[in-house]
Amino acid sequence: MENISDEYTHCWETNTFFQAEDLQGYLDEEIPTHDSSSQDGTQSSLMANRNIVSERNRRKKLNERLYALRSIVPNITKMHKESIVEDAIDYIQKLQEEERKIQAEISDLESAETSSKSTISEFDHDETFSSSPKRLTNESFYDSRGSRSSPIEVLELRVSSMGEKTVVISLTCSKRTNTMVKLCEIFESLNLKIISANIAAFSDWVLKTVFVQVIHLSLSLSLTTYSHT
Amino acid sequence: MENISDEYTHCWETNTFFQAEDLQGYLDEEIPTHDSSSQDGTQSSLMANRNIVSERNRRKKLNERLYALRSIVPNITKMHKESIVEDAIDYIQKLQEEERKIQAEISDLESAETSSKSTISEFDHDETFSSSPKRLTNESFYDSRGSRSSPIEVLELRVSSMGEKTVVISLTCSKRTNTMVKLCEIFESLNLKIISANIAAFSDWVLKTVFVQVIHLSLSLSLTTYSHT
DNA sequence: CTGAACACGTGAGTC
DNA sequence: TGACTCACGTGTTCA
Repeated sequence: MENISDEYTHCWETNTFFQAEDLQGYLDEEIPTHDSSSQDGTQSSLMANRNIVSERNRRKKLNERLYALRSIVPNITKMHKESIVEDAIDYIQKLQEEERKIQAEISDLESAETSSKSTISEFDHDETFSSSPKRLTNESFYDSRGSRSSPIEVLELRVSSMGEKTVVISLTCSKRTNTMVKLCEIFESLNLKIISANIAAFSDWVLKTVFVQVIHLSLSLSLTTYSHT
Repeated sequence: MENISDEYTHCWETNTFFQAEDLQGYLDEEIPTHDSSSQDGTQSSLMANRNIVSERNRRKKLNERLYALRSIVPNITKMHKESIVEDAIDYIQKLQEEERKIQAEISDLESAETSSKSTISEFDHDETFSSSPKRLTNESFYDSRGSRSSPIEVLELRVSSMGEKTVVISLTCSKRTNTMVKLCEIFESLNLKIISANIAAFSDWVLKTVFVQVIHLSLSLSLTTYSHT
């Protein structure tokens, strides 16, 4: 009997928890079971022992979990159980907030604003496409960093291939604040191999011409997104 | 005395916790303090009472925290304390993994081929300046939106006036991800009247030439920030 | 009736 | 000293 065999060895490694309770745990390892000389029989004390060891394991498990929780939460100040859970809560809320922000950013990029002006969504295609031009995936035409500026109003988009491995993209849009920045962001995000890019501004218009070198499949995919050439 | 005033009313709302312990809590609210007829004096029992109520509050607080933790973790299956912490751990790890993935994605987009080159801080000046060229205010050459991409490495900056109201800015820098974006941001932030801008990329370099129309004083100020022309 | 899960009171240790 | 936190053993309820 009484081989309770509680090792009591985890103890939060950074002490502050390692207190006399462990010592006590070692001492009365042989459970206060009114051992021997108990007239009420062995069964009740045996039950009590089982309950004790079970309860020990329960606590141990919970502490281990708490310890594991503590270990994955950065910047934990206090070692108190309550503070551990508290910090975990704060941390989770921080992560959730962060994720929520990202989600909002994404949905913001997708939905954008249905403002009075014609946005790129009103831009269907133009006749210069060789065949069945696709509608632009307008997510690409919004600020990828979540700035609040108005979307780009595209007047004309021309995609034509020049030789085997070169594509010329010609884009005309209205000149607004950060228009150039956003244009550059778009092309940058496409991971194209840009040979040369030219931006010209006159009166209210911005014209951008880009020579792109076709390298691998992803480019073709990106381009077909725009024109199904 | 015995106004312990433990409300015992939270009880995890979804029961499974609301058990006889609460009843017990209500019943012996008046603490088993050998009340009255205690010859060992009121002080020790008073201390014990304080300890008891303090411990009650401690447990209550911890349970509240645990409950709060449970409430912000989605998809909690079990109500057991251990499972609560366990699910919280899994959830945190999921969020961390998600964030890690996003971070990797971002840094993947930004770094691309970020060969360890020298940065703008190593750029002192160059001889093409007409007189006493100032060091670039390199704050302008970092991403104004706080992204973690590497700064722009400027190789050559040439500012020369063309006629009375026109200035030509020629800038050569190493080609990295978002270099064009950042260049555009810089020029955009300067509120210049840009007549024409040209960006060309070849091998590892990016060359940008901008024709700027001089309108008012602010432009001169902006330009003198860069070259003291 | 056995095991699991809980709150409780208690003694002990720390700051 | 007092105000903490902690682990422990116990009694209870529920599936």
